[in-house]
Parts: sequence; C-alpha cells; structure tokens
Amino acid sequence: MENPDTPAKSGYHHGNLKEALIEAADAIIREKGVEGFSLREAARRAGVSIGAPAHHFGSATGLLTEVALLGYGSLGAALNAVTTSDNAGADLQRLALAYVRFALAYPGRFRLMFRPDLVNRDDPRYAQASTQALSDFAKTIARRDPTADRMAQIFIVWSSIHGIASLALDGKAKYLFDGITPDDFAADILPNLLATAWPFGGNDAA
Amino acid sequence: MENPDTPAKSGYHHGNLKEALIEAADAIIREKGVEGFSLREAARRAGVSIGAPAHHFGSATGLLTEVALLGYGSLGAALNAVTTSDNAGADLQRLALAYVRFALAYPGRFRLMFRPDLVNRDDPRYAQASTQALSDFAKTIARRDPTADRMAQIFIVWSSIHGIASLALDGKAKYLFDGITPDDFAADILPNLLATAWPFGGNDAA
DNA sequence: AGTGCCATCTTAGCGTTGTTCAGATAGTGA
DNA sequence: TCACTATCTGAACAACGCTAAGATGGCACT
Repeated sequence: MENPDTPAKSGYHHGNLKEALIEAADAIIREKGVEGFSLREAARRAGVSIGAPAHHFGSATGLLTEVALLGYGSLGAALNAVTTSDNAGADLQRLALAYVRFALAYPGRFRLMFRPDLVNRDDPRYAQASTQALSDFAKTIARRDPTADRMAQIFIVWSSIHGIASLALDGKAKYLFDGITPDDFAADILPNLLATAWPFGGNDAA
Repeated sequence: MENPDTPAKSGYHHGNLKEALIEAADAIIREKGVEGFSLREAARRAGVSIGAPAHHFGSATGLLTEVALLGYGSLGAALNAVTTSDNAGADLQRLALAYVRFALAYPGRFRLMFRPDLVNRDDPRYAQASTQALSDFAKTIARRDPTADRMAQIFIVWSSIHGIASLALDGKAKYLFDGITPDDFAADILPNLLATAWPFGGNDAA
C-alpha cells in the first residue's frame, strides 16, 4: 500500500503529502464516487491533519483538479492503447469502445473530469489535458475524411461518443434495453451497437 | 411572484408548502446552479423553518427529484413544440436543436436531471418521465428507418444529441471553435453543425 | 557547528450544511 | 365540543470547507 519512493513520513513532515493526498482523493472517488469525496477524509487517509491540504492545494477544488488531470492522463493512455489499422472507420469504432469502457471502468474519475464546479478550469494544464485527450479522435477523423470541416467533425464524433458514455454510465441504457446493467451493456450490446447503428464506424478503408 | 391559487399562508400552516418549496428549489437552481442549492435556503425562501421540508420530501433528494421531474416535463414540452414535416431527417435535426437549446436555456434543470446522486431514480415517476421525453426521438426514428433495430437507433441518436448538449453546456466547444461562448455556439455554429456534420439529419424524405 | 529562515503541518474556531426529533399549532371529522 | 392528525417549529448533532495563529523541523548560509 505504501509507495516505496516516498521519503517516508518523518513525524511532523510528511515528505510526500501532495502525491499522497492526490492518491487518497482518487481512492475515495473510486470507492464512493465524486459526491463521497471530502477534503477531510483525504487528509485522514494521508495521516495528516485537516488543515494540511490547504497548504498544497488551496482548496478542495485544487486537489480535485489534480485528480481530474490524472483522469485525463489515464483516458489518453486508454485511447493511445487502441490499435490502429488502415481502416479509419474501424479505428474510430475501437476508439469509441475504449472511451466508453474507460468511463465505465473509472466512473469517479470520468464524472469528475466533466464537473466544472469541482475542477479549476482556469488551470492551463486542464485545457492542455483536455485537448490532448482529443488528439486521437482528431487524427483518426482526419484520415477518415480529410476534406470535411475538421473541428465540426471532431466535435460531432466526440459528442456522440461522450453521449454514449454518459448515458451508459448513468444507467440510461436499461430503459431501452430492458433492465440491462452497465457492465453487460459494455460487454455485449455496445460493440454490436457501434458496429451497426453508430454512423462513424463505417467500413471506409483508406 | 405569488401564485394566485395558493391558499395563502395562514400563519402557522403554509397551505401550499410543497409547491412553494419546489418552486423555490427550481429558482435557486436557475440562479446559482445545482451546486448552489441547499435545502435550508429553499426553506428560507418559502418562509418556513429549516425542518419543514423534511415532512413533505423526506430529504433533499426528495425535493430535487420533484424539480428533476419538472425538468423532464419542460424538456418534453420543448421537444413536442418542434414542428414535424414529411422529412424525418430534418425533424431529427430540429429535435436535436431543441434538445441542445433546452440544455443551454435551463442548465440547472438539465444538469440535475442527469445527476443520479441528487435524484431518487427509484421513484417510478422518474423512469416514466425519462422514457416519456424519449418518445419524440423514438417516433421520428421509426419514420426515418423503420427496418433498423429500434432501441439501438434510439440510443445512438439520443446519445449523440445528449453528448452535444453536455459538451456545449460544459463549454467544451470553445476548445474546438476557439473561444466561442455557449450562446454563440447555439445560435451560429450548432444549426450549421447539425445540418452538415451530424449524420442523423440527412435529407431522406419519406 | 551554529543559527536563522521558511516551507510544512497542527490546532482551534467559524459558518454552513442535511438530518432527526420532541413539541407546538391548527385544520378536520366525529 | 373534542379528539385526531397533518403540518410546522426550534434545537440539537455530526460533518463539511475554509481561515488564521502557532508549532515544528529541514536547509542554506555564516
């Protein structure tokens, strides 16, 4: 449970509080969701007093912003891990699947990432991280349809994927697919859905 | 400001507290967003003590659920107000525009409607209201492509629209359309976007 | 080696929140 | 008229974010 490369808390000074608090916050959000988070519990888990986080992050928003950045990083990694082919439509399909599965695998992080009231969007790193996560869509779309309006295409494709992820995460699929759970949705229905009904996964080999 | 058909508070008994609290909560959310809401302020605005709401709604979630139901009602009304034609693709386009504009016009209500931690989704009226709002999409999709898998089509179209609304509401459009505001997005970019890049608004007259 | 600086962390306190519960109040039906 | 019951009050409790004054100890500099 202990990170080996921490200077180990030497009594009064923790030595690695910032990272420890981010890790604790991420764990709380993983276990209890975004609403289950509290700054005081993060401090408790890190083994410090309730006033300690303020020094490093200023406010709860400051700490949560770090977790959100961490989330964008892991989303970017998940999208980058998608194998690419010479078929841009099929690639988009796999990107969408990865995006939705990320949302379902890390619901806390994903929800936090899109909660403007909980993260500090004025932090330049936020815009950077947010844009970075889009780069995979952008590249694949450019290959798929080089002539189209790039920004319009990116926004529409991203919206479509993000909407699927959001609704699936909120359990809305069960209203349409009769009591299906989010996990079953991701495993069974979603791949089929993306391959047939989703208009961006067409078989348009370059 | 006063609802004329209230029995008017007769000192101790308010007479119409339930409706007054729902209205107050809706107003707070309109003014300060979902996070700005508090049960105590709703009670304050309704002119009753802090313990009064509990009797009618049990908890804060109970009151917010009522506001969410109200939101689904107004969304349904906005979608029903969309004029239909013999062109199902064009109708979907208008439905999408109405959906997104509703989200931007009533951001508080819209966000609340999709916040599972704030509404009681076990309330049967919630499922009913949620499903009802989908009926317009369902009808139009059925006209557009009667042979396709109904549920898959509904989910994909709804997702796409919901994603556009969510990202636009969160101000994500500015990353792609260089500093555009949500209002300008809804007025200028969105209609053009739906007519060109959006794959469900095609010119497929029945 | 000593010393002073300063980042780090503690502690206490303030105002706020949701929820609970005993009791006050008043409308309503017998 | 009287009892019943829905309604509302007021106080209490635990938890929250944030702030500020003070304690602590690592570190650079003399």
